[in-house]
Amino acid sequence: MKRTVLIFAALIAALLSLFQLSKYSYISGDSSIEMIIAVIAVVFLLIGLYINKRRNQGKKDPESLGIDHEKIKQLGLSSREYEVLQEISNGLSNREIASKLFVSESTIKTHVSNLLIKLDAKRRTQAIQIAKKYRILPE
Amino acid sequence: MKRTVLIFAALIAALLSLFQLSKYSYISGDSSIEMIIAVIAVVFLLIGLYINKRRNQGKKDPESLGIDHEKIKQLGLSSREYEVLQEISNGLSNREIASKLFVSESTIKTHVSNLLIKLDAKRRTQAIQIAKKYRILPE
DNA sequence: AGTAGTTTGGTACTTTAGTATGAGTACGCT
DNA sequence: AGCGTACTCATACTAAAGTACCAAACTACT
Repeated sequence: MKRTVLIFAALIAALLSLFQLSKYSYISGDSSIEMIIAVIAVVFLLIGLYINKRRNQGKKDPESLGIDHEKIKQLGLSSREYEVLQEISNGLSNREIASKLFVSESTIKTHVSNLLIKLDAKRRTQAIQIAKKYRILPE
Repeated sequence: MKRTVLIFAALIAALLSLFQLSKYSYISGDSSIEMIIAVIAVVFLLIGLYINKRRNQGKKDPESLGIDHEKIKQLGLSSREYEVLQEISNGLSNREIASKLFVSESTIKTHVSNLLIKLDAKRRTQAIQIAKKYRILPE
């Protein structure tokens, strides 16, 4: 909501400065009012576009990146298990995960087994599907 | 692109009518120019907001629902292979896919092998990841 | 009718995944 | 100091996945 306040403040400031500009131009005479109006129109059009762009950027991210950390705790997944889960969904084998995390393949197998129990999955592919259903993995 | 043309036409029309309005107000005298400018600002701000809203409505749907059937053809995936791919991403085992499609497990293995070659994947988990990258599977 | 691709299925094999069990280390908490 | 939890790793095993090769039947195309 801070952003909205700032935007409104900027809008009011812009309006006031444009009033000043219009007065100055009015004193110095003649029919350049069209130009001023055109400039104002363009400026506020751009402001409108900018505001909406900002708003939509804010909308999209929470939907796509929203990972339910609560659910992770609820399922009792440890941080290491969660790391392994992420690598599984990246399509890595146990051996590849082991070398990436600098541990033995046995360790990864242990993590995977515990992972499958906690997610109530029979296979790693099913674990991926369930994890995405729970929104604990990005889609 | 038709939409863009229409919007620009509407914009120009609005500008011209506002010019007329400003001239009329100029003749009838005094310092109500501020009001006109304010109206113009608000109107164009709203126009900017409207344009961007329109644009973003068109953007969201094709991204989430779009499955690239062209890419499937391009990769040379047969319809049966694609069915198997879908079941893999649902977390099913070869045996489960076999009974779901009423064929033998050997057949599924053959399909999976061909699938992996065509997707350039080493494992079924990697195949899922690649398929989603290519947008041939829903996320 | 012949050619090409798809679907189906088999055998035999290698590799990877997953289970079960035990056990040592480390860290924080009370 | 003792307790629980997480992390590590090993062995031994079973199950599933994946490879290689072959082959029959069934489209569809021209």
